[in-house]
Amino acid sequence: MTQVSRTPLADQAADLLLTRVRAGEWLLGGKLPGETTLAAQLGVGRSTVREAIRRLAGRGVLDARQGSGVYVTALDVPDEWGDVLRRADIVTVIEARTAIEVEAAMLAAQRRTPADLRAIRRALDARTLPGQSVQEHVDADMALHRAIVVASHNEVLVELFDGFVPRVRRTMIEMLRIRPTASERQDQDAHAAVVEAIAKRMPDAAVRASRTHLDALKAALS
Amino acid sequence: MTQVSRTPLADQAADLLLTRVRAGEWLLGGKLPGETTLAAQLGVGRSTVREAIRRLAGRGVLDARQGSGVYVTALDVPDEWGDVLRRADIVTVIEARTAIEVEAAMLAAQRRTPADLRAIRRALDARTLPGQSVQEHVDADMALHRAIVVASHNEVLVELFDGFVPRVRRTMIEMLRIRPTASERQDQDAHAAVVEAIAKRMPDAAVRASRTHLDALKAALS
DNA sequence: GTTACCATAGTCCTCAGACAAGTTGAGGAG
DNA sequence: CTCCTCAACTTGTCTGAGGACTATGGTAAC
Repeated sequence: MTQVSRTPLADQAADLLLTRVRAGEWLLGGKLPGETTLAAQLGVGRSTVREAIRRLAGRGVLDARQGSGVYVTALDVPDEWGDVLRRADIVTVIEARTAIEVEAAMLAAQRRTPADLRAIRRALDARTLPGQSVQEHVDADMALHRAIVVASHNEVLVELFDGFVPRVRRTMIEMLRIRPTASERQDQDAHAAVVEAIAKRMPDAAVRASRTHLDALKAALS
Repeated sequence: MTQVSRTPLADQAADLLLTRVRAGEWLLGGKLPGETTLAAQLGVGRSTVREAIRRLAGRGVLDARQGSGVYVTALDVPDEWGDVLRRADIVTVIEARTAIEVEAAMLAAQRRTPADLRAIRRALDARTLPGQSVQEHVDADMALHRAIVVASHNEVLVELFDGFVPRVRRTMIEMLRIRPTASERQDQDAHAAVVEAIAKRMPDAAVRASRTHLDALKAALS
């Protein structure tokens, strides 16, 4: 499900350059054509080419030296974790997220401290504050989910979850913009169910509530 | 004093912005001031600010959205994945691995192809070949688990699992050297149960068998 | 009251041109 | 031959101008 995504020219140019670098068009340490030449080749303005180069420079692929040229500093970018997620279908990401969160909910129900529970409850309330923009609502939602993962007291799970946040956040905002929340009330109830199970230290109930909620999300995105 | 300001203004601006982001000047998901405002603050031109933003976008810290603004997508460059796992307690890693594998087993039971099943069965048999060294046995074990994850047909889960392999493999080998497998027969049965559930397309049974097996492993390592 | 539409301001995106600053290599002076 | 100068080329920076998109608020119709 590839949604219409208006990718900026500079980003397209960056992707194009990266593929050419990976294809070995310029050797490691080799020099790219001048900015003006590249601009003509790609059919974009020089500033756009410069931004594309900057983007790749930020990832460690290219290095621009004033007066000299632009050089290739790395042929193969270590499969950046963010890239994998960016390329992946959102449904695939949600499934992986489900794996993390269901386990986290179970552990949270076993290990949560009173302080964890307070933080979770506070995040739950923040989800329904009036006068929120779409973005704020999504951020509040992510904060609640994160609080639950934190309560699992497993740093690896937290790290994994944090890796998902940018990708999921983007998609959620896009989706809610196109099709505003169908049943916010139902959504809040689903979240409350997870929180209650954690509060009452009921791991199985937490697993069920969490999975139900995330399966619904997955269905909405399919 | 500095000899010359060899670093381009755009790179200096990028570093400055990253510092301010890390300092928490803008919250995660927060919006930065407009390009013109930032240019005035930093005392550089607009295009320079744009290049700085591009650079940070390439690193996954910022995200520019046309018509809306520039947003913070990560407070810090994500820690190198391997480092996190190397530092983490092995039990913590096993818990995360449980999250991945239980979900993968469920999906595999739904989606496995005949070819997947053949590969899984082959890996299961390879676990018990006679005359294996400890290392070979562990590798065969990991291969089986990986085949199951692959059968989930979820590339993100596979990527996550592969990230775990080195850390888990090392610990397993150490453990088996110190205290040779107490009940290899029981272990093989546990694996067979998971495989059978996947073969018969029974997701719930796959979940139960997988969790039981991994909980036992966790207990053995605690 | 609710919804749909529209206008508007604010934002990022792209381009073009100009000049500054740095690097390189060729060719001349010694 | 060595060293110096200089011209050509490259990236760095700034400015100005539109274009495209987003978010917000008001207005009218239902």
